[in-house]
Amino acid sequence: MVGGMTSNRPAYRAVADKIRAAIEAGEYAPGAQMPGDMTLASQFETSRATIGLAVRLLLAEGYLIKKGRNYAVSPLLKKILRDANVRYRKPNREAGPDGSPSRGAFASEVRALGMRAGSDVTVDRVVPPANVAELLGVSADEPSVLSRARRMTADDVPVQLATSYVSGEIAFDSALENVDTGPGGMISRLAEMGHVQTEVTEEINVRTPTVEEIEELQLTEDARVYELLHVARTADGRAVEVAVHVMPTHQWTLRYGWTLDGN
Amino acid sequence: MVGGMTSNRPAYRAVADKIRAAIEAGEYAPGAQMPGDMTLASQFETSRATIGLAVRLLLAEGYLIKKGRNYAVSPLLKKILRDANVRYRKPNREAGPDGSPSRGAFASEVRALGMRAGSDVTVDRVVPPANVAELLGVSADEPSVLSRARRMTADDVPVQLATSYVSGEIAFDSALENVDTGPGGMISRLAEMGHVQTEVTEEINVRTPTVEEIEELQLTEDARVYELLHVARTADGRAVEVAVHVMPTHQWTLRYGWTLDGN
DNA sequence: GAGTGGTCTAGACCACAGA
DNA sequence: CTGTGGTCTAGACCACTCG
Repeated sequence: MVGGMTSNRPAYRAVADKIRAAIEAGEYAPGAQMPGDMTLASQFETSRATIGLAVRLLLAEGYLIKKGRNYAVSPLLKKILRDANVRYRKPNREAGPDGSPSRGAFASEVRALGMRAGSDVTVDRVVPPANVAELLGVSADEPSVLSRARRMTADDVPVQLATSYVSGEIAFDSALENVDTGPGGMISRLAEMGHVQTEVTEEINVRTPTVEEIEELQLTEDARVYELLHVARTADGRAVEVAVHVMPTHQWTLRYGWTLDGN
Repeated sequence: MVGGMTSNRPAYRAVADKIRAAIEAGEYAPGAQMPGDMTLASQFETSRATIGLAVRLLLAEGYLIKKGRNYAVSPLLKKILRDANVRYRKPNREAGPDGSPSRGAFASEVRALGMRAGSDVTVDRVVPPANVAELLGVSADEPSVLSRARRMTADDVPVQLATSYVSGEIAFDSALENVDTGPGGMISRLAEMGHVQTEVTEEINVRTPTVEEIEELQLTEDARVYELLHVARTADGRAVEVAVHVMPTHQWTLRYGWTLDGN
């Protein structure tokens, strides 16, 4: 048949459906190499271009990843649960002695899946993004904030980029410039310096990843990421810490919980 | 040139970038018809297939929508803010006299953008989805729950599908079976019946839409939706109401906020 | 250097919407 | 019935990875 289509389900979607089902059924082990394009093309009796489209869908959905010159089944098919309640409200036992969130929180989120958590930190004085500058009330034209950029992995698969920003007035030449912020993390250090966080807001958007994120999180341009804007304020309403978390949507579930006391 | 590529940025992405930029710059008005494929193909000096790929991206991202046999610029380029704090904690003035959430909440979210909110409700006794059945502790094999399915629009653009489930033991032959649940909505009716909600959990995932959602929300298969699972519990920990909200990710921003009192 | 995936063109066909 | 978008094939080229 030259061109044309008879079924209502496009061929490339049908192929994607079959491969997806095979992955979910465990016929391809997580992390395993996939057959080449031409092998698949003959298997599904279609052209290589059609296979390419099907694969593109599966890459975007996170079922497949690129591995060297071929593709492979994603080693992380389960989702990591990020529970804001556990992170920021209940004492988190797995963390430091005083119930530190941030670092210990991610580790236990990943450990809950039986995986190994990893993380890199880069501390630097930077020019803040416009929205961060406005929230913190600092200049967006000069290196006015301290940034702590973390890249987190689960079993060596990158799963999150998180960057915290604190005004230079507070953070420069303080313990926050150390790579290791010690027990309790930034929140405790800020509290010791008189900036006790009392109000937290998180705003969630979903967008396509930037070129940097594609590289650092090993994504495709068709993938989607959560952009989570975390803002912590002191009792007087001033934002003391702003963090931007970027996470592939197919790797994460977000959870929030609260109590209705009276209302 | 027959086939091949020299630049690192694929032609179809470059085309998509230009059209996206033109839309954001307001060169095409929201809701306006787009030129046809072949017009665009000659404008960008490329083939029709390449235009098709570019358009597919923009449809997935929500910049374009299908309109009859052509496509058009989306009439809803701004995002609606869903603030859980306003919905479920602070008294919501725009709603009923008692601070009812649900219905009034959506209306004010949309009104904040200067748009007109609309909504349809379908009440029915149904067989619950497996996860809902488990949460409510009812059978998943028979019509054991009351479902209230709402389809919400902003200026006639569909923006959300929300289905609430309550166990039949509670809801059958009660005021909850009325299309209009009266002042305060379901939450107040449930409270009057002795089921006062005290704990709320919301769990967020992002996925591709189902075929029904594609139709009802006028989406493409490449689009993404939030699936928000809302669970309300009474003081004894029993789930009394479970709601599933499905929203295109490109139309919504989600916000949560809380207080750190002591900890 | 050989092979693989990623993309492009040209041409063709079908479903479906509107006149 | 006509035109438009949506998809498919075949063939071709390039960048990149691996050996």
